[in-house]
Amino acid sequence: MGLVDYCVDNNRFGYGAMSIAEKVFAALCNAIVRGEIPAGSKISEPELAGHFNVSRASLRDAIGRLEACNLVIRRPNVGARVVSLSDEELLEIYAVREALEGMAARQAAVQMSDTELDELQLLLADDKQRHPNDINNDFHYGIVKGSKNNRLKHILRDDLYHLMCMYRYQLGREGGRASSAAKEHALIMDALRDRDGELAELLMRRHIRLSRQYIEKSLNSL
Amino acid sequence: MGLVDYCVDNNRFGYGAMSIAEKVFAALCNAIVRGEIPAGSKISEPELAGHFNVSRASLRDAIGRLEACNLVIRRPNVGARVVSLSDEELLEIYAVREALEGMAARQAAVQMSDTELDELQLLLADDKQRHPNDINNDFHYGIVKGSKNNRLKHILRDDLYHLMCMYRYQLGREGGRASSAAKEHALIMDALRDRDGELAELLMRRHIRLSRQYIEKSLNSL
DNA sequence: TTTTATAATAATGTCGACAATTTGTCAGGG
DNA sequence: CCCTGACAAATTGTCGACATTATTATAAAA
Repeated sequence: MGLVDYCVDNNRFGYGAMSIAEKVFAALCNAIVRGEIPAGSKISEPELAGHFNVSRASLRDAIGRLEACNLVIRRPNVGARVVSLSDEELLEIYAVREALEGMAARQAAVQMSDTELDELQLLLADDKQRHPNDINNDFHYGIVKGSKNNRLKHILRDDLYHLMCMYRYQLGREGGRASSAAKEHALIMDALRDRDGELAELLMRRHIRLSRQYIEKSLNSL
Repeated sequence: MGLVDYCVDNNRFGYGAMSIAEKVFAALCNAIVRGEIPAGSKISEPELAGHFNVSRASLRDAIGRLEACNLVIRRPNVGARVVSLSDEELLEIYAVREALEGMAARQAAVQMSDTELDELQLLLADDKQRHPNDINNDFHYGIVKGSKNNRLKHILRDDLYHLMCMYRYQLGREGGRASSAAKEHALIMDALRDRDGELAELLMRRHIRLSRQYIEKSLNSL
């Protein structure tokens, strides 16, 4: 998949007004999330600049964006490395998500319009998730959007989402939990329909907690 | 206050290993938070590069960091502007803080050592807050650190804290609430001492909610 | 007068080259 | 044999100049 392909695929950006740096960022972001650039590996500026046929300035710009969404860690005068989260750090993210997405669910129950709920339900229908890591096709992100809290949306999307996608790829997408997760999604959907914010939050928190526990179990059995 | 002064003052960075870009970032960050660069104003690369006597490359790097901590918004091919939050967006931040810092308080009640609690108490003592906007001298951030959740710490510090400082400056530091806020802090401190996470969360959430309501009232009376 | 097209201006985006710092290597001494 | 120090190689940081895009000013046409 080439540079441009990913960009049009990911409608976070409009096609026309994308700078080289943004394209490189999108490509690197994709490569890191998919594991093509392994966790912990070094990001060599000269090497990648040559690979993409861009200047180091553009590449450095892209690396800055990667750092902003927590996909790489930069050390001054040393360089950038792809993040490699410890088990504890992964669980920390789940703890944050529980608080944040629980809040989102509560707000969404009040804020979402009926048509928005319909769209969310549709999204739930093909929960096989043909585009598993497309943020626009994601039940959780739909609820976050539905909260109508832009700051919340921003934190989840730009600071946590890519990281989570990355580890979902690495850990094999928690395949064994797909069916139970779908059921939990359905229950949350019902609570939203009933405009029951309290229940929606409770169910969302439990849903994320169960995911975390599943991950925790998987990690322990390695 | 010169470029370097801020850097040693803010021990987020070590003095020696600070690149030019980091220094410019620190200076701009400080200037924006203090309102010396007004909200909504444009960030001119040539102008500021001349002002600081650095190249545009370094300045652009600094702007990228400002964008990462939400102090400026960048539009491709147009430039960066200092953020100017609407009333709603400001309240959104409080909503997020309520969820996040509430969680932090709950965890801190379990995770903090006795000596850490002592330090926090000391910090509470001179709550006149001689360095009101120094993150290291902040009761709230002390609790966030005490939660031992690095992801949480990172989100609060790098994504929200600067924004909040900025608006605390603009809105006059919610002066009328200083004494009641101090009392609420003391109550939270007690709950932490008792290792009562549930109560600590409840009190912290209420504390932030009261701050938000105070701000809300101030905004409505303008 | 208003609108539109065009040209001048100034900004951002990008590039290649140089400077400063870190890392790796190797010789010498303990 | 290990440790220390200096040297060499490679990488990151910084710079000035050029290319591209947006904005403004101008002028022509409706």
